[in-house]
Amino acid sequence: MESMGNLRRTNYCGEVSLALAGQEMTVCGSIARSRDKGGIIFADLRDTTGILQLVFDEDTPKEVFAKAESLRSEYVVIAKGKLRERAAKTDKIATGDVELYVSELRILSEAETTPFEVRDGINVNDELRLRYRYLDLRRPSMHAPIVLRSRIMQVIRNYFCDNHFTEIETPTLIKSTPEGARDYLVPSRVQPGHFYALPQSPQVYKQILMLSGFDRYFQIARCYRDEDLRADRQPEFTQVDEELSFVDENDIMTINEGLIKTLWKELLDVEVATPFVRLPWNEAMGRFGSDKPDTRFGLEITDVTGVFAATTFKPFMGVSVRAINAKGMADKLTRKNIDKLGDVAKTYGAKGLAYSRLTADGTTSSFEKFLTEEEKTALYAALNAETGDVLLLVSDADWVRACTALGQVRLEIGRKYGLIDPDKFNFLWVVDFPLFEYSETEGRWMAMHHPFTLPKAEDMDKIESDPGACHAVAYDIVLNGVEMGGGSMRINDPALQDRMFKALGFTEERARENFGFLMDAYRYGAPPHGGMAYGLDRMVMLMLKKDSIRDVIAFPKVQNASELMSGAPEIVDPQQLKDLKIVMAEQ
RNA sequence: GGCCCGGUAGUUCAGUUGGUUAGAACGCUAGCCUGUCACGCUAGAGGUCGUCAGUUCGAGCCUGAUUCGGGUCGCCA
Repeated sequence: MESMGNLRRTNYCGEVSLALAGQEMTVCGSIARSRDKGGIIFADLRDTTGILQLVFDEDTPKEVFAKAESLRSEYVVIAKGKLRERAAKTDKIATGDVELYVSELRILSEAETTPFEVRDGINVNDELRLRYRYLDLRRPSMHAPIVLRSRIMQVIRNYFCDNHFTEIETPTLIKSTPEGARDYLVPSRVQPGHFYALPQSPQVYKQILMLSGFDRYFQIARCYRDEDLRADRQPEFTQVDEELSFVDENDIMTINEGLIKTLWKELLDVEVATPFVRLPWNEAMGRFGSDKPDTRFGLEITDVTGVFAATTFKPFMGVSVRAINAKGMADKLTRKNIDKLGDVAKTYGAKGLAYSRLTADGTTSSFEKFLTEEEKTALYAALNAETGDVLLLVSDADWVRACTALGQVRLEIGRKYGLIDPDKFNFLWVVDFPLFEYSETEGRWMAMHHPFTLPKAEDMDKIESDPGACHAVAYDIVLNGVEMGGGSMRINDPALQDRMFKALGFTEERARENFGFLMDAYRYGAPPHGGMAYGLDRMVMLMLKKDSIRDVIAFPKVQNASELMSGAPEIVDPQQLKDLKIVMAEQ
């Protein structure tokens, strides 16, 4: 091992080009690969910006050439030399026109053989990659998203700061609140038996900031939810959080369309057309069977309940019936494939998937034999059914469940049969969400968004009498079938907030206990305000077209919420528990 | 908590009905090679088949449990 001595970097590997040929320069990084041809040695040097080829030959000083022969993958070096045009160019790397003819080389650190090859195009299991995350992150395809994520955050900061927003940090040791996801708890040492929660979002604080006169706030905030993981869900994640005063929902959506436009232009050089489509929740559920519809392909759902108003076919009697016509897909959707779609429907709560395959050889159907001729004709007319089509139907007493199951079938068909154009960015707003949803487990109405969401003006008189029919001034921003963010206008009238808490089944004592400080705050003058929050990890994932959220997080957690490199969470020293007055229950 | 998939050289995988000494590619080590860029050629090293128990004359293969990882439903205001 050597020291850098008086050598210092003058250039980054990925930033040199033919224009700099002839210049003396010093670069540093890791050896990605070396090719020793005997009399000439090539070594690919990798730094955070890219790769540059180093060359050594018979005219290289002898001791430098000897060092070059000893280079192995991942050795860390600093090299000085003259940049020159290559004799043999390549377009495989950005700097393929040039190479550094090295006159001075220092090996700053040697490296053991790595557990997997540090290069793109490898296929290594996730566990190993995460255990050696620092090696994984050296690979250009894993490295680049993390760098781009930093640029995304910078563009976001600039956009908000240019629009009179103030960036404010809110606490991460906070009071646990009952609604919503399970909290991560942090015990207090100085108050035994008392616990902080880690925030699921800065919700309460950002509303308080509006009451503090900051007018417009944003924060790139770490948030925590103690729930099970998914490919697009981590227990610890980052929100781009914002709140604005003296605005309505249209102002907020417009400002955020501007943010999206700026991000996509500056980072992807993509022109995003605004304003985005605004789809009421009822329509999104009815047409796409999802509150985050993927509109990159058709296969929309049709309500055919009316067709079966007088039917004697039991599964369709007195329930909602919804259908998809998979146009011209009879040859692809074989009996076997339809069965698989049926499994998808059942996973999402449907009792089954009724089908008709209209082939040139005749129709095979799971249900048509139970229909009258009139019903069949009416169904075909409603779905514009022709030879070559496949009709897929789900019935359920709950129209939302019928649509949800069919919506998942729709997505499965879209994905499996290549109906989705991966180059599209389809943005839309889903608006007018239900204010409440009924929880079977809790046996009461719950806030669909959160308890501070402003009800739509026309629903004010139904909050107590018909909560299921109330809609909220709430909106989600959806991209390609993924919920990228969401928000709402907030209640700024203390009397209305009291009504909401009552409707949600809070006693006055419990409301005071949980949100007393917030209720008090709204007594001293509250501007109209609202806001939203993005899942930054998802946003980056969508911008880079990655399948997993882990690819855009430097140190992600795995399915059991542990972090494989460090081994967290870990059993702690008994003394630490003693200090906290915590006794473990019998397992 | 439920369901599905996976664990065999350092890595990615193959492994026949349960039968001798478990293979390949890449990587690694050594040698050769002056225009490579997934360099090439030659030789070599490298395995408690995730773990435990069971069935069997005999288990990488069958059974059970367990563990680790992935996907998903529930859950995620």
